[in-house]
Amino acid sequence: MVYRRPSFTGSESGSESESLDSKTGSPEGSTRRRMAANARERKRMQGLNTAFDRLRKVVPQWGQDKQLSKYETLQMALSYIMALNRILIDGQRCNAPSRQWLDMQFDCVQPENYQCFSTIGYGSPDQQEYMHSSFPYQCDGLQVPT
DNA sequence: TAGGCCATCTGGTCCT
DNA sequence: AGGACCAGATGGCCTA
Repeated sequence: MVYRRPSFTGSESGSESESLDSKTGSPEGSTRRRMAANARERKRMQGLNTAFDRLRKVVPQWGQDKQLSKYETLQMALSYIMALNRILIDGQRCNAPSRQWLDMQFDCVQPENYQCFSTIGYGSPDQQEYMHSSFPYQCDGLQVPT
């Protein structure tokens, strides 16, 4: 989604709150630096959004029709990581020798295996319940393994 | 139409 | 000093 705010184009922004340049005293210098800062900020946010897109690609999705919001992407990534971590820990605890067992566990958390939930309403109680039962991550309980 | 989500601008703060 | 990062404000788009 490439949205461009019509009232603020890149070349005209900054002129609204024009102030004098601290060094030269010219409004042009101030405006130029503000515009440069705006451009950098746009670029930075684009980089951030690119990172979000890459994260969405590797995280379980509810369906193809609607992508996760940024907040939901972060929450899902967090829960997904915890689920994978749990699989590894369980595998070690059970001293599982079988490669098959590990493969089976990973199959369960592959994104494509969540497509069956695409019919569930987005953000519905069902979806939320599923979220918590499958990825019962709680922010308060986060412990970073050392 | 209200609410959620988002892009953009902006000023402040921190860092190099 | 200039750039990176952040948070608040603003306003557009979309959906229920």
